[in-house]
Amino acid sequence: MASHGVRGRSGGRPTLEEVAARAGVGRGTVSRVINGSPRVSEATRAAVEAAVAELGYVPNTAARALAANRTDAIALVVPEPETRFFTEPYFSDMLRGVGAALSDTEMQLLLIFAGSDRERQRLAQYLAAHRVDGVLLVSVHADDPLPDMLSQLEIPAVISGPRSADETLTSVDSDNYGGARQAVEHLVSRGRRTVAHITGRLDVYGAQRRVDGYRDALREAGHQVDELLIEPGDFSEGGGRRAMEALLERRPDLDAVFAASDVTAAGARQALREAGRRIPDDVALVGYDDSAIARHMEPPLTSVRQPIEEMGRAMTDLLLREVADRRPSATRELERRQMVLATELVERASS
Amino acid sequence: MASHGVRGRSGGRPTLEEVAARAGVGRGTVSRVINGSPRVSEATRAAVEAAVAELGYVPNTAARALAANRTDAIALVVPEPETRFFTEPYFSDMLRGVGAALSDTEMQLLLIFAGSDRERQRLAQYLAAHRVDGVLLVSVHADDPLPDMLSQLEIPAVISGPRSADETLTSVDSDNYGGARQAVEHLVSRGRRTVAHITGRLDVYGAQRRVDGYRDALREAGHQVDELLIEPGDFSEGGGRRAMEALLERRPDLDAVFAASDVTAAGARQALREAGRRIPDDVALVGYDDSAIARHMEPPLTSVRQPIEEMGRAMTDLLLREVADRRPSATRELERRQMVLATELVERASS
DNA sequence: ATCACTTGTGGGAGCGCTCCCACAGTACCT
DNA sequence: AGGTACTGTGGGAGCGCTCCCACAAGTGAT
Repeated sequence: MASHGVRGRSGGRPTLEEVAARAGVGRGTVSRVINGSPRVSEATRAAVEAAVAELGYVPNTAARALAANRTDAIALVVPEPETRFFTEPYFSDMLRGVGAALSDTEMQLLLIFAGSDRERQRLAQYLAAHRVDGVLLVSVHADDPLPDMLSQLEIPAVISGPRSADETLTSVDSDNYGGARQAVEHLVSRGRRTVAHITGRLDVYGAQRRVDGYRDALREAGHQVDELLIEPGDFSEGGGRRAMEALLERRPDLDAVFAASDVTAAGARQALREAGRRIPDDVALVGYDDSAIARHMEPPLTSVRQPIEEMGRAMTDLLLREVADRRPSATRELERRQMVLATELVERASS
Repeated sequence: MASHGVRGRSGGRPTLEEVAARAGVGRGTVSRVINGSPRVSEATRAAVEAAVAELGYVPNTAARALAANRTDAIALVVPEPETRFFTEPYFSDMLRGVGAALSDTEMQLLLIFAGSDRERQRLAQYLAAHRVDGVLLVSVHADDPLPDMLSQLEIPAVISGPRSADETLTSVDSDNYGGARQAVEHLVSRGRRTVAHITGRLDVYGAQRRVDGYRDALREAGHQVDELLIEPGDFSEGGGRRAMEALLERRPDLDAVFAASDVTAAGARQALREAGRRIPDDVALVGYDDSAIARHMEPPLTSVRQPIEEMGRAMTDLLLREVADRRPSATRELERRQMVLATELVERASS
């Protein structure tokens, strides 16, 4: 009959019930001790903890998940092919931050790639099955259906880089506006008079904010904004190069360029070289991201650093709070949460 | 009372019971359909599938895990700090293979780093809680307690690179012996007469096998093995350099070197350069791993390629089979499984 | 007709927890 | 003295499945 409950069977793990018997208390009390409830007397707690140690008790996650309707796991969803994940330091920095925030938690992190259609299909199933308590969403494109799916399923989610000024999801972002201002103010303070801007893809909210920052910084410095000095790019190297060529043609007198990404700056650099302009003597150049490219460029590129690791940490903290709020312990705080982290200008030889 | 069971409640997911009611069958029958049991009539199956589709039923993983004592998840455990994981293409190749093998499965992959002591602690807890059905173990050091822990917990595991000739765990490895033979045979066929070998760390089983391959290949080519031509290295660049210096001193007449890794070869190359030997004119050089280093070396390095992605796939297939064997469906096959995959010599200018 | 299988099906029991109600005990007011 | 509150505790109910036994119905041999 009870061949399953026999103690000492290899692989037979002790249950709450057994711990309770051993400690001479009830099942509920053991559960309270395990979950750190304060409503347990010191003596009882000690007895239970001893029993737990003696038996080598480890809670059964599945049972807990079933009874409490939670999984104690969150997912980091990367809507990109794996390749990009490994090549771009952005993700590993992010992951480090997430890991740090999770390290003194019971929460488990799942890494989910959703680059291909097939993977997205799987992800949808996965989320529908509520196999995670919450989702961290990085690098989401404007038209991605994922965020809405998450809202629909009522799964707590935090997004890095809001999709618009009125993002409904809790979001964490670096201060694109402020970062752009830092870059431009730096150029102006170095005596540059004619500062151009190569933008990112303007359907990305962060790119728009950088344009805003560029405009305001110039205005406040007493310069007037010349629309001929703003040229759209697309975050790519080719885009940066073409934009630079266009700018040089329209305003050959420019003496500084703020590019919306380091890759864009690399493209701009090529165009400048070909036009015979020296960096920084003739034209100062500032990028964004402070990536490896910036450090290895010739000359090394001044760039705006985003605190990616901290962003990962902040996203995780917010998500954990949101997950906790859904637990049957009430006290919802549910304010709309948008966090913005400061950037830092890393000055190098290009400006 | 039953405020929980009410249909249409936001977030209220349909249960097996509800699907059964809808399809006009019993709970057991729905379960059979969901799990693809063959003992269901075609008509019933269709009815159940329709009900599943209408209700948007998704099985509750936690309930299934509790009842069936399985998790439908496996872990890829990387006993290294995250940094190495991202910088070395070995891991991303491996991950690709694992992902491919898993892609038409219900199994979920968990990526677990166990570089720091803290992370290892967490991992131990994790495994003790049986939160995965099986474990993929890559790049394990000889004295790692992890494999034994897994055996103790009776968790199916597959290891990449057996720890010895009589590895108890199921293992997948590339053919270190054969790869070494390929390298040496290649050098001999190119007319080299005095082929040296810089070994890897000899406490690594694979490194020993490479030495064996080196010896046998020379013997079979009619050369006799001169122990003075074998110098221990440690897979590192510095080790390769020192070994090369030692070899040059002992046998200045050598005209070829087979290094146990590309990194080792890079070290050897430095020593050769400094001794004024030209590659490949004076000394031919062959490495192992076919890493990025090999491609970018000056001159490009001939190297032995291991089918890492395939190894990942094979490991996963074996693990899945092993996991399936433990399910209450009997027919254990439990033979000892050691799989060895062929290597390939990639010829470049260094030989 | 009887027996012996096989096939398909229903539903009870049980997996190991959490939640929550009930209640004993103690403390502090009126 | 009686009330009211809070603290600590035990244990029933139930989470949504899987497993398996029981059994009805069909099939074919005896």
